[in-house]
Amino acid sequence: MTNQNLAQLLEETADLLEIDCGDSFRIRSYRRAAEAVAQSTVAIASLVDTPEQLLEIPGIGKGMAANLQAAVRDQSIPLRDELLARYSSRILELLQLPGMGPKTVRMLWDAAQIASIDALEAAIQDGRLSGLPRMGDKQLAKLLKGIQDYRKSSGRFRIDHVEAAWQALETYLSAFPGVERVTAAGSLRRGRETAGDLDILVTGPACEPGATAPLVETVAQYPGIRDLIARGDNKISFYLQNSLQVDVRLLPASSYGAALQYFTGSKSHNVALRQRALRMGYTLNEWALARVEDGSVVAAATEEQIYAALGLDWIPPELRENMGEIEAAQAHSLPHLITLQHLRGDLHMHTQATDGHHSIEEMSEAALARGYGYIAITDHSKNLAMTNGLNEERAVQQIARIRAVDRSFAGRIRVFAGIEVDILADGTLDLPDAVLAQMPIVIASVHTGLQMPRDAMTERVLRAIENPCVRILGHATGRLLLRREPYELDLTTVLRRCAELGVAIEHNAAPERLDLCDRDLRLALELGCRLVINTDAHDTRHLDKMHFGISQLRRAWVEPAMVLNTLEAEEFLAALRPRPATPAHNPEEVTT
DNA sequence: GCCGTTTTCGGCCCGACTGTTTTCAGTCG
Repeated sequence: MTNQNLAQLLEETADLLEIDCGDSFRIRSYRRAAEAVAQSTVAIASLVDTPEQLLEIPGIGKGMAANLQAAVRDQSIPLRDELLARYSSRILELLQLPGMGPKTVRMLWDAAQIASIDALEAAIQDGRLSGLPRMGDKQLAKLLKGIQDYRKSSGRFRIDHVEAAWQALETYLSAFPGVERVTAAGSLRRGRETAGDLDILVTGPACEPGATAPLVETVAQYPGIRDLIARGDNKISFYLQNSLQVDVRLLPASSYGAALQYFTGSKSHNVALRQRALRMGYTLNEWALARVEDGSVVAAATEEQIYAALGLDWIPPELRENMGEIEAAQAHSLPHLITLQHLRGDLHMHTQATDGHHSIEEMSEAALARGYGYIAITDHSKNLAMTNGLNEERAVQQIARIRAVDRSFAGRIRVFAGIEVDILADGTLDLPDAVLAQMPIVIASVHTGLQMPRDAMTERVLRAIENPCVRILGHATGRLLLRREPYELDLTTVLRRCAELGVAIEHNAAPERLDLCDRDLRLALELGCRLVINTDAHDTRHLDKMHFGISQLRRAWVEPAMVLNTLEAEEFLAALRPRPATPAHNPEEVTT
């Protein structure tokens, strides 16, 4: 049982307690414990036999320790089971709908015994909910739309969750004698935001025809398997505990390239490639590129050989969408895509001053260890009260602390003062310009009122970016992936104005916050926007999420020159929108 | 349910926004 699984059980217990109208402080303590478990760097499951170690974790007391022991032993928590039995095993799915919180779930249960999304949909269509409190036409329409959106996104998994499953399986498979290479194919290799399943290719002596039985048996014994779907000589499929389907394929080294190409996809890329092969007198499948007339193999061992035999440069997996990459590969004009190594700074992170988990020093050290030349500390502003957002006074104190840390690193890494300032409903910011003007990195983001009509939201953001203190627009599209309530605005108008003003567009790299899809990124570049890519890290480990965002940029054909934080510190600052003149001009302070 | 103590109870982040509430409850971050 992983920390993530344990944290989820605690979260679900908290959700159920909330539906059950339990004590709010008890609920909060379950959420705190879930957070502590998720944050822990040691495997909690390995500590359950030594409760004194569990009790050392802040937020874990006697009761939670017992819960964790039960969870590891029985895969559940007694209180959770009890509440699920009292209501319905599916009642928690209702909380996934936008605008649906515990109070409403409870009201629906009391009024009509509704305890699943299907039941809710039926009840709305029957008109059984009319007349219930807070269930007007608008609310019902919103719920129906939410149900549609939920059905669309369910069945797909966020890419970081898939990657976590992949890393565990890679470790497991690589340890088997006779396994030489373990590679992820499919959506994970192409850097998509989500994946429907996980494709894994394995090659080495243990995968040669006739020799696969011991390895197949070992795969079938993988501890994370919930249900085995199929088990053959060179393919084994199963569901993990979280219902993610995994396909493991064992391949002879001679076919590895062909299989990797085939299982990486995308479907439309492969169709186009096979058509091209046919025109050249070849046939392409998961075993080899071969001549049609006699079946003789032209290329199979590596992807490079296959693409070369088709008269193409090797195409990076992220580009394989049949969106012009085949033509570009033929003309030797594929883009030189951005990589993680091009990045010199990460400009959006939170600390203990608001809702982050580490100090300014710890975030700086972590960034230094990852090879960055500069970062910005950008905690929340006061409007995000729940995060203990900074008011005027605390913001000014925070600037002083950041500058002190910057000096203490003596140039090994630059630490810029910044803030993620909230855009209010009327487009003003929740901190005065006098404070904002003291910080080189001001990211303006919308956090509240996400249901605002499209025109009003557009006006709101347009007004915010007119403020000369704003140098970066954060969460620019509100297309928060697989999240509830994406907000809508006229993105073209906003991006065009950002380009005119020199306001950079932030691409948020964290998979749970991916703001810009491929199309949005291409639009931003077409309109002449400058991009920055940030992790929005709330702890040091979040800094490692950068590669997810880099994949997004690569999928949009982004080259390093299009992204401002590939520049060195001084050039980066100079490339941002010019800062408003500050009365007390101190050259040293202006850049720190 | 956790925590800390000026220890064994009393405190435990809060403000903006929405819809339908005719004065505010529920959701969200």
